[in-house]
Amino acid sequence: MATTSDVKTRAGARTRPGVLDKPKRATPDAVLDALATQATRLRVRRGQNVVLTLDGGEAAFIVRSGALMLHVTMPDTPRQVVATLFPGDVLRSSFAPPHAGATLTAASQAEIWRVRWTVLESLLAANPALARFVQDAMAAQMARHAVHLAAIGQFSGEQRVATILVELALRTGTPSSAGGLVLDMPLSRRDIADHLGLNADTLSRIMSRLRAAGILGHSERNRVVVRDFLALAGRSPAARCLAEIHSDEGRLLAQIG
Amino acid sequence: MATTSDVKTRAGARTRPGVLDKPKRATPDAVLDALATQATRLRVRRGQNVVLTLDGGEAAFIVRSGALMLHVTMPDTPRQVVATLFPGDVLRSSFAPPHAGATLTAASQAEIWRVRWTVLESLLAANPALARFVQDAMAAQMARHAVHLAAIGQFSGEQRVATILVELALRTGTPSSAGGLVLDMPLSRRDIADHLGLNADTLSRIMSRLRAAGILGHSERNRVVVRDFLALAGRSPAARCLAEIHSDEGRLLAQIG
DNA sequence: CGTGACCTTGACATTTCTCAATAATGGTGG
DNA sequence: CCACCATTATTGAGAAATGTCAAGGTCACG
Repeated sequence: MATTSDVKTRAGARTRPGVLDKPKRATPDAVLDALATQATRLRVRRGQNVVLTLDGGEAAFIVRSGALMLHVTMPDTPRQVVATLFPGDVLRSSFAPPHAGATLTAASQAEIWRVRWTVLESLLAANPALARFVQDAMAAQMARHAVHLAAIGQFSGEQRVATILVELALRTGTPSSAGGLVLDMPLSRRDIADHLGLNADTLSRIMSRLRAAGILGHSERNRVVVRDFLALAGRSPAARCLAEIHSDEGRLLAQIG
Repeated sequence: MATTSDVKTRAGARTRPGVLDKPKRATPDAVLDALATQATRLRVRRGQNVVLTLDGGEAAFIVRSGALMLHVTMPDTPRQVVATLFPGDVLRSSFAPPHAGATLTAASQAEIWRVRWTVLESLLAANPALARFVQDAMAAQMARHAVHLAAIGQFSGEQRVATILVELALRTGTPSSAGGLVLDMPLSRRDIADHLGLNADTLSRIMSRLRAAGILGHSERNRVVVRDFLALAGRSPAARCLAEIHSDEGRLLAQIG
């Protein structure tokens, strides 16, 4: 699969998909088998915290299923979600800044593999495919970070909300019978607010506004119905960028164009 | 040097310096010699843009001197500085998100080494010290990213400004005769505003306020005088965190406590 | 059923942005 | 060396967005 990636991207019309063809991330399962004997499998439930170190030393975490959030709380300020981690993402203890109240929390039930960093480091030296996997995972995270930062720094509240909904739709949205998309939200309102750098009250107001505009439908707890994905994407300046980033999952993309 | 890091941190009082002892970054010069024959040395002046690709393919950049900014501009929004790169930092083309108007710009005169990514990848496989250098550089950048994100997402304007000034003071501040610190700013007001996710007008107002409060002195263009570093650090919720991150440069630190 | 966590909404306070006018700065060509 | 110009920085007034606080509603769970 990884070896055919070039063919696919070169074959498609080269309408400047971005700076360059993005690295195709290798199939996780095959590559990660190399870790099977070295890693500890952690299973966590929603809300559970994961200690970021291993015997006080540095560890690496590879998300295998579910979703996690890394958040940071500076003194006298609300917490900020600085990264949302999905399967295939790699986290190293030292990604968490010091004196910043960093916490790794499961946003849903999740499985994580944990390895001592020094162990992973030597595996990387011996296993080029694994090294590439980790490098590409970090590159992808850096790119997502950049989008996140641009959204928080420059988008209005509504644009931010539209952005995260588009992202969730691209990741986990499933078409519903009524023609809309159903998003099972791994994150609570509070979590989303902390991710977007918004107040929870403000977030609630914005979602109500989107509902009043007919873009969102009435949603139960932990679930959002997107009635008009195109309109939603139209309100997120990052829609095209996210579509490109998530093109692996390849759905809904033609619509954003 | 890297091998003695444990000794040093263990010896000091272990007053929870953060999540864990941070990886000591290897001495750049010795390690980077491995790149000398493979890399292209780019010299850029302030304001100059660096193309993020190499013959349309992926490249890696290693900053050797000066400072650069990676910025991103989503449609219909102002640009956002998503990373400030200093000597030792590593950038890969794919860190820039697609469809996001990503640009790499020199903030000051700078020297950058550029290598085709595939070349660096094979060098990393062959040279563990280089691999460690790159991994640690990325980890450090991830941590800085997290701080930056928390600042933009949760800090007030004044806190953000204090934060970047503290950071610059730790990086480049030099004590002046009058007892203050002089910061030679590699960034224009506009750049700083874009870094902080603030309007340039608002930034100007905040700096005037800090000047009126006696924390900053009167500054010429491209220069800021910090008269009361402690008061400044007191206004940044991230001061301790930054002090820890920049402890390599080890100045001013005892003061923050 | 009660309890607590989470969400929604209103009224009001505060911050930040926008727009516009003015001043300072640095470079450039006479 | 100076006058001029383009750029960058400062500041004010008013508009808009967001945050704060408080009240009430909904839901899951014991």
